[in-house]
Amino acid sequence: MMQTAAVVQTALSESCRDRRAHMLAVAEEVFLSEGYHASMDLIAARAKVAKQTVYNHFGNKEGLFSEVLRRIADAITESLSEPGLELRAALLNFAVSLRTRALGSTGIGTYRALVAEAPRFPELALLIHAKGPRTGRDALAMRLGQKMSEGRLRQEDPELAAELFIGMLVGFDRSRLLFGAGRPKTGAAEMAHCKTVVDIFLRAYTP
Amino acid sequence: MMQTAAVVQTALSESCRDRRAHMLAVAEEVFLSEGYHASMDLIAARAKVAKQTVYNHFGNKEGLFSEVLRRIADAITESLSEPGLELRAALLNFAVSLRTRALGSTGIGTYRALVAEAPRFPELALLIHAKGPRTGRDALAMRLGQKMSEGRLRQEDPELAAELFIGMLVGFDRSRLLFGAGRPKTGAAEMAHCKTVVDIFLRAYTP
DNA sequence: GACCAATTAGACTGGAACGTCTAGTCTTGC
DNA sequence: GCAAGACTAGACGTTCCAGTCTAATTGGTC
Repeated sequence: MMQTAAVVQTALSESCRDRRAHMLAVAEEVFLSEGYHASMDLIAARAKVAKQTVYNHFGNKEGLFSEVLRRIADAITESLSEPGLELRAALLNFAVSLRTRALGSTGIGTYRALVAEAPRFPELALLIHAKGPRTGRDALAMRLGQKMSEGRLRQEDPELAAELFIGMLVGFDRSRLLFGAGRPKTGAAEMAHCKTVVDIFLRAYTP
Repeated sequence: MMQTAAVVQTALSESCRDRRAHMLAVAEEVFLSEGYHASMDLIAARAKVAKQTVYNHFGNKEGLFSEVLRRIADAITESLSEPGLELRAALLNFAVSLRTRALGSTGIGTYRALVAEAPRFPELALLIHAKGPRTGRDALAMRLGQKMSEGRLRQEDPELAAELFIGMLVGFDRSRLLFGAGRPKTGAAEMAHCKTVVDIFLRAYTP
């Protein structure tokens, strides 16, 4: 009895979660490529689902958009753990990972969609900023702070140092991509860029 | 005869230009604060002008938006000449001017409106990027290239150096402002930030 | 005064899109 | 087999907005 009930429960909720997840995935794709402007009809059609179903699950467009962004925010947070490497290697690691995340099509899409709608969804914009750029900066700043204490880096404001490092890493290229002026760098050039930035940063910050 | 005709001509075109300019100014303000979504009715009302008049002058919404952005692009280009100063002073000068322009409410508004609509107006996005970020980078890169030749800076890719400098200057703060997470820095903190960035850049790039 | 071009207020059309509603269908457990 | 709840298809009401049209008004010219 209980077993069957449990099984049913799981099956139901799993199928529900599948459906929900599927709708969310489609909505994410559509929102990130077309912005908040994308029509609910389109999203429902792409998900091969009746419009009413979308409304049953998410209430209204704002609810769906919020859910999509919250999922993105969660995904960002999860993917930010790193092992303890040697300084240069750790920086390079961070560099590659940040650029992959921030300059990939998802990162650019999120940035574009969210920047456009930040005035309309201020709390969501804050959330994404907190879970994305700020968490990244804080994680890096902590690292840098340690190295500064150990005397392996100049003793300066670690948060500022992190912001400048991140600025060098993605600042200009992100604008380029947002404005549609140029393609993302590929493997070799990408890695070279990361190495250069790390070199320059270390040159400026070694005691 | 000819004189009066000329005078009339000028008066007419001047009054026309006034009207046009006024509508453009209002449209710019509205577009930069509300994005491309702003309704034509609102723009006409704010300009205290009949909607039809706007259409007479600019054809359609796209035309008006394009004109506004083209004006912005021109303004950017005009305001980018600098005298020959000592290196550190020149960099500081550039830093202050760039941050003022890019992080001011107009800069942020332009960035937001344009990034959101870049997929719909690719050629305009390219134009703005060319007249804004790219021109700034090129001007700076030329400077840096000179100093490199003179042996006052390390011999490296001047364009990349310029991009990294610009990235450090505005990268992180621009994101903060776009996401509505924090206010612009004020006088003292602002100047301190500029000086820090210049210091760090010079530390990394002096031979 | 007569004329012309530009402007105005506002009604109107057409279309897009949000969100609702209805009537019917499918799935699933009992 | 059947009852319940989820899903579907699509029509529908409503709002918003780009863009057009009309009739009246203004301002400047001859």
